[in-house]
Amino acid sequence: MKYVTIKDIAKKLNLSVSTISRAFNDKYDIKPETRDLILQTAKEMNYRPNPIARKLIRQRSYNIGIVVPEFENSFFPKVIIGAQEVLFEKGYQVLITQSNESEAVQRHNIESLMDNMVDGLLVSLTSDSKDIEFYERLSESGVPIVFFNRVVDIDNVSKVVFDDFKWSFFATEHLLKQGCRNISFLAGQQSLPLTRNRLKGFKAAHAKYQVPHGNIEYCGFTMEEGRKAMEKLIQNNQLPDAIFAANDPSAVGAMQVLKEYGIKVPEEVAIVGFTESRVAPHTVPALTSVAQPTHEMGRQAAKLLIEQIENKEHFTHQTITLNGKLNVRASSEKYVVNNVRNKINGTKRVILR
Amino acid sequence: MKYVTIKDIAKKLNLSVSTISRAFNDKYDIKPETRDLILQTAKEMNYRPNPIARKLIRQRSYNIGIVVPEFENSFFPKVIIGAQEVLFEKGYQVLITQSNESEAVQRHNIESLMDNMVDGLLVSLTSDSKDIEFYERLSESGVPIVFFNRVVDIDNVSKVVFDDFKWSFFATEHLLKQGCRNISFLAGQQSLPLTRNRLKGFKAAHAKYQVPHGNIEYCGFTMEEGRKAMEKLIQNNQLPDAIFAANDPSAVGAMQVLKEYGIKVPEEVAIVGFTESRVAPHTVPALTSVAQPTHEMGRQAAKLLIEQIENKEHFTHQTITLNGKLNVRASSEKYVVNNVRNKINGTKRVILR
DNA sequence: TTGTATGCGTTATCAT
DNA sequence: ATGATAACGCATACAA
Repeated sequence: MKYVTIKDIAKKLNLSVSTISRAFNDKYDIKPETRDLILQTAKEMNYRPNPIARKLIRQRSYNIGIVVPEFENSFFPKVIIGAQEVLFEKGYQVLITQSNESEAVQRHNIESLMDNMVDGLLVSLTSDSKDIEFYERLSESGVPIVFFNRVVDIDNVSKVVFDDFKWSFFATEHLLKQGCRNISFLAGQQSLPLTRNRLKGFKAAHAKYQVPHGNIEYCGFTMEEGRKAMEKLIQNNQLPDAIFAANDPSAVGAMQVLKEYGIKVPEEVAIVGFTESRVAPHTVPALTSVAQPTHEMGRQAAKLLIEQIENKEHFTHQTITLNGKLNVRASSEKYVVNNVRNKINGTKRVILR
Repeated sequence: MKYVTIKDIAKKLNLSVSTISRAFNDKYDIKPETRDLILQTAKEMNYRPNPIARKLIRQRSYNIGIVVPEFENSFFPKVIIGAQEVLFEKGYQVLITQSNESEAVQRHNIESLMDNMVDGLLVSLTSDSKDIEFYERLSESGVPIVFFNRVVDIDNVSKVVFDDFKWSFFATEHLLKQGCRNISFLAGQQSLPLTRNRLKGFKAAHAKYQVPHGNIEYCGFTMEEGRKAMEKLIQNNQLPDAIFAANDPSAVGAMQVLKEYGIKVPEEVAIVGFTESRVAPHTVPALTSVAQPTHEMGRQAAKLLIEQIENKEHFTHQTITLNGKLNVRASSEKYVVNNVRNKINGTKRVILR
């Protein structure tokens, strides 16, 4: 892989390197004919500007780093696709890293991306993220950065989040309207703002209906952890009449355990998930879940980041809150009113606000 | 973001830049005490070597580029996790790009990664990849590159693939043993070697049992395309007694259409998928599918690539073929022999070879 | 309009 | 054992 450089072009055309350089950076005076000649022969020689050298001198890369906590669920890949759409359009190249839910790896990824002089960062935190100061310093150091979904709990940074409070409220309300009076909440990691917001919504709905809420279990986001939490509730003789889970995998895990114990879903225990995943329409019974605009989250985060990069001077941090919907399916229909299933995916009705 | 450079350290310690540089690259003579002093103060000043400058002069980055065709299914994310494990361990940073099933984007990604001087490439092709010459030139130009899963159909490159022929054969045999005599094959993109190998296995099994095979539909890898293919078969009055699909999403799509037409699965039409996905145990009926060692595929590809990078001189290309298994579930049990479901995920039995 | 010279941060080849 | 200096490929202030 021998690189063709501007020197080679200069030699061939008997011009100086600066002239060549100018041809590729329109802003300087250069005779149109020579520029065209240069561009032409550059193409013939199969020249491609070396981005490494460019980065070094411009201290800027036209690269955007994306940092996500995991890849197992389809959520983050979808967000990335959305982000990539708008970034590509603006000429940015996207570098993706995933942290395997480890804050150490996450830090490594962020530093590596910084070292590679990315122009900006799109990050969603691992569930074990504790070192708030690190993210605070990072943001204050001037790197354009937008947190999305799993955001850091400080004020003056840009964020794109889902309206977790609102939809947690509506999902809980839905269960209460079904007549559930002892709803357990399988929360995610306690450290995440997202978890706290969902908990608030859960409690607010109970407050509105003046019903005391059931157990709160801080399990994680995996099917396995959902299973464990459900096992624990059953073992401790604390079987609720409904489960509201922090995401679909943990909901599915809980559902499995209930089935194994011969407990009927939704008749004995109703279940609602969160962050609708592809499995939701296909579980038995089909899983009611809060659907999030994943794709749109990526797009919004990318737009916000670009604005921040290209408007660095007078840019003020902002938080964009996205809306969602509740797809009601069999897993939460305690008293079946409408037994006609939607043909596509078993969705009985959709709640929008 | 002011970078601390070796110059700053040199100034502070009244040493020359070369001495500082030496401290970070053990191979040169340097007095242990000064080295320790330098390392110490470097840490205090929060110095981090600038990888961009390093790349420029060394023409090497310790970065590995990964190019995958899509992110929608959990397959590639899993492979990436596996690859990342071994690459991290060896000190490589991983840069991931996804091509959205577009060869143009894929090419863009590859060139961008090359421009960023990645030391090697791990690539799996988009389903519309046609420009074989491009990949041939790429490989011949000396870039260490390992293709995985969706590989290019040329010889002297390194590949890590799944034994598609073998497992397509066994999956088909399973259906034949169930008594199916008119099996339709929903193949993937015709251009992929993987598709051709699965087709060969499909045909070989039929040959062994001296049964003529049913329709072959080259649909793609999405649920939507699976639906379309199934619709077409039904409309054309070509309803088979079994569907063997190129992957799970297309199998699920076909299953949905069958249900919508009131056709019973597996009684009237049995279904088997491929590349087991998370939904397989949760569909109704649970989907029989060929499981692949995704994680291991990533690990093997990464190992092969590192070997190729670090042993560039006498390295010979090789193809690693990985084994899998068939998880038999309700969707293909035409004559129910064993009605006791495995508690975990509805898997009735596992076929290994 | 074009050429010369300098620097981005680092490594490497000379000297000393 | 350490220092001076020339690269790596490119961009730009300044000179011509």
